[in-house]
Order: sequence, then structure tokens, then C-alpha cells
Amino acid sequence: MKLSSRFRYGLRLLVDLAVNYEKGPVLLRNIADCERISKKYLEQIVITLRTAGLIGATRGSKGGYFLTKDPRKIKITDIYKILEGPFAPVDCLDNPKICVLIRTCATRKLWAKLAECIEETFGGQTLVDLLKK
Amino acid sequence: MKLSSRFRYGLRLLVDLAVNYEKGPVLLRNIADCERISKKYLEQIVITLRTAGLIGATRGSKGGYFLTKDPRKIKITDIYKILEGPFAPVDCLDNPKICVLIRTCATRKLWAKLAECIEETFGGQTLVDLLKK
DNA sequence: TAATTTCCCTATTTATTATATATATTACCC
DNA sequence: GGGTAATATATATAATAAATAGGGAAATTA
Repeated sequence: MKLSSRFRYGLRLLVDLAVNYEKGPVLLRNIADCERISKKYLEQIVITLRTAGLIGATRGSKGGYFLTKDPRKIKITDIYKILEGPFAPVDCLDNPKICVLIRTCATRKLWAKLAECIEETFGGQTLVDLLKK
Repeated sequence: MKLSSRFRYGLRLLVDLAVNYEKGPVLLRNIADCERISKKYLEQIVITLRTAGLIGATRGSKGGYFLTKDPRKIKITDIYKILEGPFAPVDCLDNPKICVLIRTCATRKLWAKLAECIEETFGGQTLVDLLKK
């Protein structure tokens, strides 16, 4: 089980924005260089985050991206849901219909437990909690 | 974060073998039909499990696959390592060299915590623990 | 010997991930 | 207003991984 780089990159981007919170918008180019990520890939990720309302943008010179709310109020679990999807490690947990074998499935409970544990690991942590290190 | 179907299928296959433990070898064809999995894909998975020493096989008519040891002694974590790989949700946890940003990485600790939690979820559970349901 | 089944090698399809290209739109500043 | 710098958007391409498929060799049973 690996985290998607979509989520990893997105999270790091948000950390960068958190550092610069209230210091004005941050250039995507800078983040891409700093984090060694393709700027074009970041653009895609940024769209998702903007649609979700986590970040805003201003265009033109002196433009860039910024958090729309206090990083103390942005939970890691929210970011996870947006970029990584549901916590369930298998699709059939949330959509029992897609599996014919639900009744006899010996592993279902284990997957549910796994989903819980992942969510709990993030606990109530927010973006600022990541900065404290 | 999703589990690979490689691991899910492999685990279900092992559960089937556990049910038939000491009742003689099980046909791959039967498992494939039962579990609605491509037999050819199962063949690949089975090779890995056999190489790892978890299962054995006999060819020819009346042949098939079987567990090489008591299902009470086969831990889920072992199967995970064989089919899914390390518990770390990112590669840089086990191989710090592959990432240039280790020193400044704000998320590293979180990933370590996640790896632990995944391992602990499986706890000491074995194949038979899955059957009890 | 014939039937059955694993074993093994290779090819193909499909899906996901990541990067690249090109153009349009917006905002700032002189 | 015009130039420049940045995001916005759509699409194409490349790279990688996941899953399926084919065919035949080797072993086992009867």
C-alpha cells in the first residue's frame, strides 16, 4: 500500500503555503523547483485543491496560490480525502454492491479495521502540526 | 491508499487453502472460478507464494496447491510482506537516499507512524483467525 | 499412453501516473 | 494602453504498473 504522489506532492505544496500564510501568494514555479516536482503535474493537483476550496489563486504578476483559511484549521484527513480518496483500502467497503462475494468474504472486517487505523493515525492533526518539526 | 489486488487475491487464495488444509491439494481452476479471478493472474501470484515457501504444489491429475505449514502459523503480516511489500507507505522511509529533501521533509514522521499502524492492525493475526468469521 | 494439472516464458491489453505542449485569460505596472 | 508574468484549461504523450491471455513443456496419475 503506497500513498499516491498526488497526495504526497499536494501535501507538501500545502505545507509550503502554510509557511507563507499571510505573506502573500506563492509561485507554483518556486514550489516545483523546491520540491523537485513537475510544475505541470502540480497544476493538476492545484486545480483539485482549489475546487475543494482549500486554496485560492490570483493570476498575473505578483500572483500565485495561497491558503483560504488558517492552516490550524486544515486537517490532514481533509487533504487525504480530497487527494487520496476514501480511507477504505478496498472499494468494496464503501460499495458492497461491486463484490459478489460479500457474504462469504473472510477479509472484509480486516479491511474495515485498516481504514479506521489509517484515519486515526492522522488523528486531529492539522497543517501546522506538520510545521512544528 | 489501496491494497493491490495481488495481495487481496493472494490472501483469499490462502484462505481457501487453509479451509482445505490436510484435505489434499486444491485446483487453481476451482479457486479462480470461486473467487472470480483470472486463473492466469493467480498463476503469477502462486509462483510468488511458492517461492516464499508458503505453499507447495503437485502436478498432474489430482494435483493442485496446498499450504506447507499449519494455517495457525501463517501470519497475515508475512503474506503482506510477500505480496504487498514493505509497510512503509512511501519508498523514502526505507531508502532515505532516494529523496533529496529528507532533512526538511515535514511529512516523514507521519509516514513512519502510518507504517506502524498498518502493521499493528494485522497484529499477530494468522490465517485461521480469518476463518473464524 | 492419455489425461490432467502445474510450470514457465512471453505477449497483449488496460489503467494509472506523470510529464509536456500550446493557447487563453487575468492582473499588475510602467 | 501595452508589455509582462502568472494562473487556467484542454489535450496529447510518455512511462510505469496492473491484469489478462496463449502456448507448450514437464510431471503425475491411472
